[in-house]
This record gives sequence, structure tokens and C-alpha cells, in this order.
Amino acid sequence: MAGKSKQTRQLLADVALRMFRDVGFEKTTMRAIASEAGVSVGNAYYYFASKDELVQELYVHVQAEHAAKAAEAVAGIKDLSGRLRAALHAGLDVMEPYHRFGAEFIATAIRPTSPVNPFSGESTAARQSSLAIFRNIVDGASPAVPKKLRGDLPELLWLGYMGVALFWVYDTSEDRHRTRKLVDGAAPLIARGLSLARIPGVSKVLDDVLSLSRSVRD
Amino acid sequence: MAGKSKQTRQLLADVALRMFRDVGFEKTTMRAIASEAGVSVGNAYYYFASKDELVQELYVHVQAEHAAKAAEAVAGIKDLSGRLRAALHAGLDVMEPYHRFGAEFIATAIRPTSPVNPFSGESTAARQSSLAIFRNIVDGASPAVPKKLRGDLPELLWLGYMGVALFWVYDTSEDRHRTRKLVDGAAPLIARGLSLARIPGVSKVLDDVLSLSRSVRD
DNA sequence: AACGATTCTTGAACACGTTCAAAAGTGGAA
DNA sequence: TTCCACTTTTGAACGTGTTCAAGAATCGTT
Repeated sequence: MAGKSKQTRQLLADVALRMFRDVGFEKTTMRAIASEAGVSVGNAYYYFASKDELVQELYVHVQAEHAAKAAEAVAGIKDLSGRLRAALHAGLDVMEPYHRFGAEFIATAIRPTSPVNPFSGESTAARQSSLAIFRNIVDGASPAVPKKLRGDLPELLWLGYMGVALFWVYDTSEDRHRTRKLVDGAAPLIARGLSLARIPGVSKVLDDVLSLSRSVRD
Repeated sequence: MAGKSKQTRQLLADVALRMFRDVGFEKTTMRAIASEAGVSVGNAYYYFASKDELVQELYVHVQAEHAAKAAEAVAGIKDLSGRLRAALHAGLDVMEPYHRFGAEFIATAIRPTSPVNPFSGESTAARQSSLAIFRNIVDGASPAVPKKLRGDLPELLWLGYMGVALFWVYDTSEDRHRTRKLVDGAAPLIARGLSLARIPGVSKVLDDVLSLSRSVRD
């Protein structure tokens, strides 16, 4: 029965995510996951080809929650700065329970060969969903974002978000208040920086930045 | 005899670095390193507490070579753009032989608990040496960099260099020409961007960027 | 009901990084 | 030389992620 199979798979994922959160990535062994789920080690590998794939499960989960919370948080806000700020804080909120082990996750996620890598094929769906958050932020902003930026900005903001996540991993301050401060400071700065795009000298440099960003993309 | 001890240590490091370069990080096992060096596994652990510490050896080596090559390359160049460009290309040159396993290296380096992490205590010397490269670039530039930037710019450029290294790891283009292109494009853009600092509107935003960067540093 | 094919499950086995108690070597003092 | 403290070296053993041949359960067909 396909239902039973999906059920075992889901059980393993649930057990793994809970153990990752409670005892950390490295201390959560495949044997412990299997044992806790009441199946054999080999069976866990029947559903997940590697421990990394279980991390991928977490990545997708966190990403989905972020998309939902961000959409809600952004809904009533018009200005780009506020929208960006809200979406970033929503992301931090969702990741918070996993901060203790964020570093282990990042170390896994950064390997190009890992399915968890945000640029990998396996993560395409999650990445698109994450990109959509930032596209929505830009498209729904008023005053509107300069036309020539509207296409590239979402991807650049997403990259910035990856940077914030990296900063967050290393943030040892209480309740990650330094990361919160970074978000609170950077969001209005980015919005104000973009408004400078009208100044001729700035505009030229910006054009070159965008053109470089495009030419280097692939 | 202390000489013999140092000799074994050096032999292990040499063998490890060569194997990392030739067959990659994961495929180079501690058993293989020990065997190739003609000692036992346990003995390798007598000199290096972990496989990561051997990577640290490589990191220090690459860093020292970068410092030397960058100083030489930058010597005859006056303008910031050219100096920055030369230093970044020098870094890429030094890393090139290790590109195959750059990803595995980064995955190790990014873990806050790893000695190889560029922010770790074990890497302080290497980081300072790397920072000095960029301080030299800024201080020796003419036309001179705006005063208010001179203090923070080296560290920001160093962070940018870390970003370039990350980009390089993921760069699958032939001979990493996309990374080269990025450096060639970004260096003059940064220099031109800084020259905008004189425009009042830009200056204000810049002040806030610097102030945020400082407040968030620690 | 009975058969064959497919899906699911098992646990022993492998190679890895790492640890550690014990052995071997080394150098200086008596 | 003999002894002793210290440094260096050894290899078996542990727990880990992962593989795989074998078996059990399930399903569709007759």
C-alpha cells in the first residue's frame, strides 16, 4: 500500500527533524533515528539516500514556513523598507529553533554536491519559493521600485538573505539581537540606497553593477 | 631529538597537502596519509589532532603565498581599482590548484568549531596577514581613499574577498573565467562607487552603512 | 486460492575519522 | 653502563554513515 510507505517516510522525517532540533545534527545518528522510528537502519536508507537528504527535508520545511509567515507579515506594509524588514524577521523567526545547530546545517548546505545546497537541483523548488517572497516584496512596494531594478532586485535581495542567514549562524549574541539589529539597519538603508538610483552619477555605476551581475550569472 | 619530530610533522603535512591537491579531501584518508608517509595512523594523530588540522596547514600555506604574491603584484600599481584587481587575481592564482576540492575545503572552513574557520582563534594569524594585504592596498592607493572610509574599507574588502572565494568554489566555468570576469568587473566598480562618496546624498547613506557595519561587528 | 512481480524491510558488513593503552625509542644523570 | 623520565610510535578498537544481499510483505492477475 502506497499509504503505508508514505507513512513510514513521513515518520522518519518527523523523528529526524525533532532529533535535529533537540540534540543536534551530528549527535543524531542514523541508527538513533531508525531506532526511534521503530525501523531498521537499512529501511531509513530505503527512503532517504543519505543523512543529507533528511536535512533537505528540514530545509524544505523551514522554507515553506518562511513563505507563509512572510506573506502574512508583509501583507499590510507598503514601503519597501518595511516589507523587506518584515520578511527577513519572519525568516529569522522560523530558523530560530534550529540556531544551536545552524552551523552544522550550513556546513552541509554549502557543499555543491549536497542536495541541501540552495543552488542544487533538489532545492530548485524551495529556492523558487524563497525567490517568490522577495519578488512579491519588490512588486508590491509603493513607492514603486525603479523599473530597471525590478527584474534583478529580487534575486539580489535573496542573495542578501543568504548572507543574513550566514551572519545569523555565527551570531553568538543573546537571542541573536545582532542579526536583528543588522536587519533593522540594513532594510531602510537598502531602500534609501535604491532611491539614489535617480542621481545620474550613481545611475551609471548602478547600470554597470547590474550588467556585471547579469554577465556573471552564467 | 626535536629535529626528527619536526621532520615527521612536516612530512605528514607535505604528504597530506599533496594528496589533498591530487585526489581531493574526502578521498584522502588518514590511513592513506599515514601509510604514504610511512608511519602509523596513531602517529599522524600525535602531530595533528584531526583531519581538519591538516586542512588548517593548507589554509596557512595558501594564505602566506597569497600575501607574498599580492605584495609583489600590487607594488607597481597606484590606483585602487588596479591594486584591488591585482590582489584578487593573485589570490585566485594561489588557490587554483586546489579548486577541485575547494568545496570540501569550504564546508570544513565554514564550521565555527573548525580551526580552519577564518574567524577562529587558530586562524587569527592567517586572517591578520590577509587583512594586511587589503590594508596595504587601501593605504597605498592614489588618488587616496576618502578618509572616513580608510579605517573600515580593508575589512570590508576582505569580506568581499571571502565572497569571491565562495563564488570561485561554485564556479564551474572553464578555468574559472567567470570568477576572473567578476574580479575584473567588480574592482573598477568598487573604486568608482567609492568616488561617489562625495555626493551629499550618497555620503549620508554611506555614513549609515559604516555606522551599521561598526555597530554590528560585535 | 495461487502465483509471480514489485515493494518494503532487515541486519550484517565495510571504510572512515578518531581514541587509547601499551610498547619502543631517546637523552641525560648517576 | 644503568637507570629513569620523557617523547614518539604502534595498531587494535569504537562509533559513525552507508551499502547490499537476502528475505518478508503486498499487490495485481489468473
